[in-house]
Amino acid sequence: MFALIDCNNFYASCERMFRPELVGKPVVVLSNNDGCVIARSNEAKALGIPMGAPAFEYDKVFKTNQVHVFSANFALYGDMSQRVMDVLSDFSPDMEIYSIDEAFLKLQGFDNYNLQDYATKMRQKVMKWTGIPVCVGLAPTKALAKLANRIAKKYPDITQGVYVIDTDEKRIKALKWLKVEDIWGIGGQHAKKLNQHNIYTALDFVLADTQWVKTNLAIVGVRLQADLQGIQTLDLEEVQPKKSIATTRSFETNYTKLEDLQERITTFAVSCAEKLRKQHSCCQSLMVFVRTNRHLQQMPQYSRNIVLQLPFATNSSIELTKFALQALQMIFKNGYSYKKAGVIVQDFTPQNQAQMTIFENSNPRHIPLMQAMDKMNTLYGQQKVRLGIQDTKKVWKMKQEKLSPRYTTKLSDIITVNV
DNA sequence: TCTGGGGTCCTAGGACCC
DNA sequence: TCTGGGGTCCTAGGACCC
Repeated sequence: MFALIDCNNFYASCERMFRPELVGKPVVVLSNNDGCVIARSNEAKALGIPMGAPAFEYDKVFKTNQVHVFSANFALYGDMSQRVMDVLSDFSPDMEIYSIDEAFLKLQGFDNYNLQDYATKMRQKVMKWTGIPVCVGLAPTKALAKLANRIAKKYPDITQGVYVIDTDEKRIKALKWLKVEDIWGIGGQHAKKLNQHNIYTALDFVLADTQWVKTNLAIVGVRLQADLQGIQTLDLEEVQPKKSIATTRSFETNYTKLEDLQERITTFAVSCAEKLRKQHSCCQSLMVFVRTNRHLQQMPQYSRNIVLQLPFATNSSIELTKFALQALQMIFKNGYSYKKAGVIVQDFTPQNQAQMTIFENSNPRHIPLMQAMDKMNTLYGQQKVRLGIQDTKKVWKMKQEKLSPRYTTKLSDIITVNV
């Protein structure tokens, strides 16, 4: 059996954990730049605030309903996530952390356990040790565990946050209940196609002709179909080093000058380089993109990216910056208001197996230099040591008007208890 | 005025090889 | 009218996830 544990309204729950007076009140969390709604408490959902809603369009709704609005505080969410995962890891030796707020547990050799009770214990322990509410779905396959979790979330009063699919009868009933667009792995495009073929529920999907599914949804669809029949095709996945690393941002204001973008692109390249070094990889290609605000169609639009194949593999901030700025130079055009840009690195090789090339190589002296920079930045705070081209005085800031303290990761932000 | 960020996998088709 | 057969590798784009 697989268990899927999913935190309820995770970011909103993290904020509420340290503001208990907000329990039972509508809470939303906004994306970077306070742009879109990316998490909602149940009360906020009930007000009809959709996922991804632009915040400015809902200002009125927030005000009239006294919705508590937070800027995204990823330092807090990341740390809380780790605490939840630590608790869960006690419940099975086989665990896959699927996302910041979800984990699969494989329960092999648990035949003599009452899984309903076991899952209830998970919930209680996570709640007691971290303060985060979770729901648990149990089933013979991952796709069905996802479905079971959905039922647990949807009917908290009946399920008490735990639902087990362990008989064919329950499986059929669940499949009949689930809309095809809500199947894990079926998105909007596929759902549309399936609807046109008179497939509306997960049960319809399971019963659909496999050849047809293969033609229209490819092999992924076929696997999913089997998994939903209770035939295990998806297994826990090992943690893999990343295959691409991105740093991209929307800007609070528009940039028109090359120099402004150069500073941003440098910072993005440095950030990619730091992430690369963290996983001990070097990259051999790098992409830079810039774009104008696509929401303002009345403005002249421009969007371009360029991929550079690097002459050697590197994770040096200095070298990656040099290449990223070359790339920017090639795609930058005067006369546009830029709203978003980013750097994405790809084609990784392990750091310790860098291939020497005949003509040009990564500067070996950068290795100790980068180690020293990383060390200092860890010790004294991010970005304390920067490249000269990076912004030294004004320190580019994104809009974060409702940022909560970093309760669990910053000494000065720890809450005070008055006895 | 204001509209996020970061990933993965699969496939078709082109370029190339013998 | 007719112009082989069988591969591999790479890339762009589409779809999905949180």
